Amino acid sequence: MSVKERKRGRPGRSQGQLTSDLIVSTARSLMQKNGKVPSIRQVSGALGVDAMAIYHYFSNKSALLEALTVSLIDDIYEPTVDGNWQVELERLCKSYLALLQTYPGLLETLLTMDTFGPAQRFSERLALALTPLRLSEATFTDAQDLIVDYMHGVALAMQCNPDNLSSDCIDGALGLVCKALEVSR
Amino acid sequence: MSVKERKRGRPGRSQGQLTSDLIVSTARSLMQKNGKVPSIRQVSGALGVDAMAIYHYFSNKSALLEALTVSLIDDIYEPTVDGNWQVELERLCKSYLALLQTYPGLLETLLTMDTFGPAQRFSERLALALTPLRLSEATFTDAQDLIVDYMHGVALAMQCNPDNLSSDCIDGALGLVCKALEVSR
DNA sequence: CTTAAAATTCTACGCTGTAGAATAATGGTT
DNA sequence: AACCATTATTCTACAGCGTAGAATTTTAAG
Repeated sequence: MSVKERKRGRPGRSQGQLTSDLIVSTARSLMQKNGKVPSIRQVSGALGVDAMAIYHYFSNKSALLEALTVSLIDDIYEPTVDGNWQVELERLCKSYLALLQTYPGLLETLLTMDTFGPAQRFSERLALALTPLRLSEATFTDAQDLIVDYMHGVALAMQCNPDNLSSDCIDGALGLVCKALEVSR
Repeated sequence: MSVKERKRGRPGRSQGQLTSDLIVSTARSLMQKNGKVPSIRQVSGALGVDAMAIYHYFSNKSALLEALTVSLIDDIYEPTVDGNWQVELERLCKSYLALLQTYPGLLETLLTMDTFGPAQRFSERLALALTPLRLSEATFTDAQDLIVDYMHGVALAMQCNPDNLSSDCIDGALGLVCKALEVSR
């Protein structure tokens, strides 16, 4: 039952090399399984590799988490401009929430990241969902800010209190926002 | 320049005993100074005491953080029912935001705590600010949910991105909510 | 054939929360 | 005054964390 002693140094071309994608996807599944950000040692353990090997591909842990985030962020729902905008908005929001719930730790990385691209992803899709409304520029920005930060607040609450909250808890507040937007239209 | 070796065992009555309040307030000022949750060793260091002494007063770190949270939560603005409700609402929200910004780490503790009291504190004050509107029960709940989670989202964003955001960033979104509430009144 | 680069492991450091044991002073009982 | 349980404290230690730096081995280029 020995744990397969590993040989030092660069491995031969036979035994598959590590890749950053492999590392990211391993980290992703650990994150999903354990409901929290895995340690570097956990990731490397799951890969059957020394912890420091990770650092050949990522300069530090947060670089890995950022890559993870980038790889996931496009999964959120892309609303269509033609449909019922309220339905599309709800779909978008619930999909975002589901993503943030499935991968706890994503939220913090998303907001902390130096590169804003991923954080803006949801804002962009939100803009899409709101275009049918033809809001004034100011109202549009306010609505975007309100919904984005509201969603992050909900996501954080669900993350801190996993048992007590379901993703349907946004229905009421979102409905209120919709009413507001219909009036401001 | 020796670091004053400490004697083991219970100290004599002369040299003032530790208290949980002293520990909490030390933790508080460290949190404020360093902009993050202090380690137990940092707190004990500032108190000139061994780290494990803390555990005589708190069963674990999160118990200390919860006590800290409880001690701070009443600092948020108490809105008056008579005044202009929009002004009162804004004051309340900005005071909450300022608190969460001054003590980063408070937010997570607040949301994670098993005892909901402190987390409801803001909701209660919010209810106060909204009473002049005489909203229907459903609308009231929705508004409360919306504002609470929005505020937490903003607080988180400011915490993750301290340089980029000021507490005035809530003006627009809050204004939108106010418009919505006036209509639903 | 040599050699630089690349990919990996190993060792180690300082940090974290905290369990468990040792120690010393206190306050109450006899 | 002697004893003793209780209380308040320190010490030692452990497992885990991120990661710096060096050693090691293989690959690929000249």
